[in-house]
Amino acid sequence: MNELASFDNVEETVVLTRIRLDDACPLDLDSTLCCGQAFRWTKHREWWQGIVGDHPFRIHQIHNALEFENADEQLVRSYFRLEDNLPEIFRQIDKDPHIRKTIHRFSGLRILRQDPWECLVSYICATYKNVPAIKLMIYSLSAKFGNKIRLGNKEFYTFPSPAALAHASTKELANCGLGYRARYVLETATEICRSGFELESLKKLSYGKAKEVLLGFSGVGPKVADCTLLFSLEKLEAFPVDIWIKRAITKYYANNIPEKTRLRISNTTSFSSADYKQLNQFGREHFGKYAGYAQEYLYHYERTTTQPQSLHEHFLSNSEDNRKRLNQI
DNA sequence: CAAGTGCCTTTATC
DNA sequence: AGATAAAGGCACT
Repeated sequence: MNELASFDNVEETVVLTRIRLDDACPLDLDSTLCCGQAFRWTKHREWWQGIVGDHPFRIHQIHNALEFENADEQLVRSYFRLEDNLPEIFRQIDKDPHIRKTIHRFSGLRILRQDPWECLVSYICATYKNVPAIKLMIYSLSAKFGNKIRLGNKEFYTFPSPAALAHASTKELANCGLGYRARYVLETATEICRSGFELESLKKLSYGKAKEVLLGFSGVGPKVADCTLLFSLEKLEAFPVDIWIKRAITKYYANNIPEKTRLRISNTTSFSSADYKQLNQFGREHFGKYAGYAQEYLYHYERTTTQPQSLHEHFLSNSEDNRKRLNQI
């Protein structure tokens, strides 16, 4: 009786934790959560709220302090990669005036340490979609196939397991906004389920070997593989090349790639796998073992300086819109 | 407001 | 090998 009562009490209590950030090793929470690497976060006034694994929590930054509710400090430190030595990483990737400009603009943007399965499926879904649409897809998948978790008066959904997605129908997945990607997600989930393959085990392999394995899954090309390796499998040397990075390279690094390649891709929206290899190789060779960080700074700079401000504001807080649309699913 | 373009690409086909 | 087309629908102009 007493135990039950006290347990209930614990459930209702908001545990607030505050940690001080090292002045020399910055974090920019806003840039980190709105730059399009993770799709489960929304901002409400000053607070970001989201779910990591089966832990929903909210978090905000006050200068050099991080304040969060209902999350272990260890979880937060790990998810935001607070152990990454940013000054050292900046020293490594600071190879030219343009990357230096992006570093000064967004200093504190960090790569997140996401769950490999959620990350893989997210980026299979992300192909040829924009960020707001991706967020909607991932929310829909979670709401339909994940577990509901209540926190205060809010509801969160865990990302569905391989089994949960493997048992879905193509049509159900397509209805979550996946369209033709539904087949890829279903095939990949079925394969992971059948083989019992542990994506975590890829952390032990080299970048090249791990990438090879990922490329074997349905709907996974070089771009999706690189994103999964960078954002969830500890391969900070991965350098995903999407349309924005392609534009950044042709604009600021025209002399670093073959003339032929530059001319072929400079006025097209898509590019071949041979071209992907060229651009990917440039990034990895030019920026070195933390090329992934360079990629994320280039990507965020390109999007925030090219796109209208209204769009940027939009995906800082679009959860209310999502909720309305999702009622129709 | 309708129509058009673009989207953190992959796969299938030739 | 290398080029090309198709894909399903949302976001934005």
